[in-house]
Amino acid sequence: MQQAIRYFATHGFAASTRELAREIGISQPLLYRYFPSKEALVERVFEEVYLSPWNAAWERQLSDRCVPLAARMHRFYRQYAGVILNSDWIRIFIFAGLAYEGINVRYLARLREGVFDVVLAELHHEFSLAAPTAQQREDEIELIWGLHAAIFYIGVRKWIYRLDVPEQLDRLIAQQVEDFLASAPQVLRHIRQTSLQSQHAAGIATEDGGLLGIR
Amino acid sequence: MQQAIRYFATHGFAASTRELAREIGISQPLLYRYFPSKEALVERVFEEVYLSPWNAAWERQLSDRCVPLAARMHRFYRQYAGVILNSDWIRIFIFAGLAYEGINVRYLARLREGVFDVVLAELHHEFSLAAPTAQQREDEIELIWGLHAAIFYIGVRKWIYRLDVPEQLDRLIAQQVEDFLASAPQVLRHIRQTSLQSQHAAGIATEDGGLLGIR
DNA sequence: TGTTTTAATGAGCAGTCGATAAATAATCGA
DNA sequence: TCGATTATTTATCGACTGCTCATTAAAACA
Repeated sequence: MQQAIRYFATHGFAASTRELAREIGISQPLLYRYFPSKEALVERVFEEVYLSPWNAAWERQLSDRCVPLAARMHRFYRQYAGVILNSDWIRIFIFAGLAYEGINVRYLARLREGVFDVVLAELHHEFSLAAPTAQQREDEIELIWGLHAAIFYIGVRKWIYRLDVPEQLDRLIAQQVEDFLASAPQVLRHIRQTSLQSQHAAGIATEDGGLLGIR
Repeated sequence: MQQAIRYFATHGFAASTRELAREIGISQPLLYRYFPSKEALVERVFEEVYLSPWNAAWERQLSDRCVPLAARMHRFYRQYAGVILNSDWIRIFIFAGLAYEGINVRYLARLREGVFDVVLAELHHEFSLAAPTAQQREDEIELIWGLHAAIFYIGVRKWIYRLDVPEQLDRLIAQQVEDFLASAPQVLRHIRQTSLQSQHAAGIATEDGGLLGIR
């Protein structure tokens, strides 16, 4: 399984079972003794990469108000980044998204429930905000998507694009979380103030005007 | 070319030339009259998708200080999002990153020079900041990467993961740019203050402590 | 010891791939 | 209308694909 994960992460799921067997050092038909089909093997790879390293304690940790929110956020995102920011995880996640629709959706649904919703609830509590309207809630979830995008994209830059990224990933993650927390209160307030107006403003946004007026 | 772009964006570059020819409504060998190989056809797809829609005026617009920075930023990111936030662009960019290394690097090098560096210079001017150290500059570039990640990831969510995203993309982009600009001054100041300390702090960051202390 | 189960292999199937060659159809200037 | 050029298709090649099968080697069991 280790070599299969590495192999598919490197060459994609269209790569041949013969070459995989060659790298492992076994004959190709032997794969079919343990897996009924290539697709079953691929499914097993998904399980190994996404289900196993998921920490069930994260949700509990994130909502444990005995600990300051900043500390909880930093702790979680350091751990979470430690799980997803590696070549196998990032590449397989992207490969899966392109070829096997549904895998990512399942994963992201769990991320949404177990992380996004929890983080947002804690932010509401931290900054004493009332329950949001549907539109406000959507905007606020986008705010959290932005943080996750920034972290995930570090991995994309490094292992998909093969670009140089800062060496100290822990430090980079910490900075992203800090920036997020530092800007969160005013951004959240801003969302509460403008969500109704800008819904209308977006409708009349023109080439140069529109949204700029509301800043 | 239009149908080839759509085809490869949908099925990936491993998809067959036969199926492509069938969709176009021609025989498969006819493709080889106009392109010496499949790879040449793919190269042409890249050109069509990435080189053509790039607006050479963006760099000039971004650095035109006759216009307020916020207006320049909003205008650019609305236009830029209009170019990249579509199924073909996003999916081909990801497919290319996985299969044809180098394509994305070339594109991102131009993005770095023509956009990131320009935006950063304008931010320095806007907030009257001195020239950054190498470490500070790296941190500040990461800040801009974060904004681009947030925008790009909207496309990934929609056309790679097939998740629902907010309908009003223009409004979403505008909000991301607003959040960025609203938090930029304090985040930039924060980077100037902590870049030297946190370089050390990251080195001694432990399971729970370390970086949190400096907040 | 002999018997049964498990592990593993080489050969090979039907099908698909990119690419080529030869044959046919369409077009066009004279 | 003709010859020549171009456009397009049919037929085909060798390499490769996931997968199966008969067979053998090794291990476990009696």
